[in-house]
Amino acid sequence: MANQIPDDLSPLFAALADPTRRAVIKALSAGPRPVSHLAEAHDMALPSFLKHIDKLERAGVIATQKTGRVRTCYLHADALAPAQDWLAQEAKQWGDALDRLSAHLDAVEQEKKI
Amino acid sequence: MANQIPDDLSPLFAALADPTRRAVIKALSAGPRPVSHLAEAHDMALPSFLKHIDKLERAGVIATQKTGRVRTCYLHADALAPAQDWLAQEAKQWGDALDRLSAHLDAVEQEKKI
DNA sequence: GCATTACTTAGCCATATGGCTAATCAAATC
DNA sequence: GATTTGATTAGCCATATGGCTAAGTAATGC
Repeated sequence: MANQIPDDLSPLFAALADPTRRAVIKALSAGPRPVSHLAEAHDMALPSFLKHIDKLERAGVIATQKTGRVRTCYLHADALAPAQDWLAQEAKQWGDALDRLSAHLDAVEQEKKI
Repeated sequence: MANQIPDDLSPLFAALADPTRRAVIKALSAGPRPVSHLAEAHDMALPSFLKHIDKLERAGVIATQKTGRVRTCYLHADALAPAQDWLAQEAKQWGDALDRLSAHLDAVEQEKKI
């Protein structure tokens, strides 16, 4: 079975690269919230704030649903998984990489002595 | 003791939000490489590529060292840790959040029936 | 039914980003 | 010492980003 999640990590990481958006994610950990409620914590005009919501939604981090005139935001399950997986895979290989770095630096040192 | 790592995640996530830069990170997992060698894999003028290297360096993901006319890039130990930690902490709370989402949706359903 | 509320749309602005070419600099090489 | 090579600097360009105001729409409340 193919991966359900499109492996395009760029929009996901880009969505996380902003303190306002990370704060929204944290806020939504406490449960679904209307846009206006989320916006209260940020000193920013509503249209500006909505751009962040849109970006989070397009990155698949959150989903929203409009009921009446209220748009409610909630977390999209497993949205962070691709980012976590990528980082975990990289981190796993860094140990070896850093060993090779030591070897590299040692080699440089040796060459200086010659 | 205070945290050694500046907790500004934005430049780090921003650095990861580009396929060229993620490819460079992967390439450096195999060990230190000169800029020109890393650049070969990317169909891009060298000055453009160097901007990516600069961004990775300013985000603390890599470090570079110039020897003669060659600039060698290598991974900066534990640079990904803050991003991993943030994601792990969030992911830990999403289970609960999703339970609350179910509750929320059930409540909405109930209201529809009334 | 009129006002208020919660968004939404449209449009503007400054800066950042990701690309380019051309020209320069400095180390290696012939 | 002239040339090549690896990197850098300077400057240009188009588009994206993150902010704003003003005006519009649609649901709710009085």
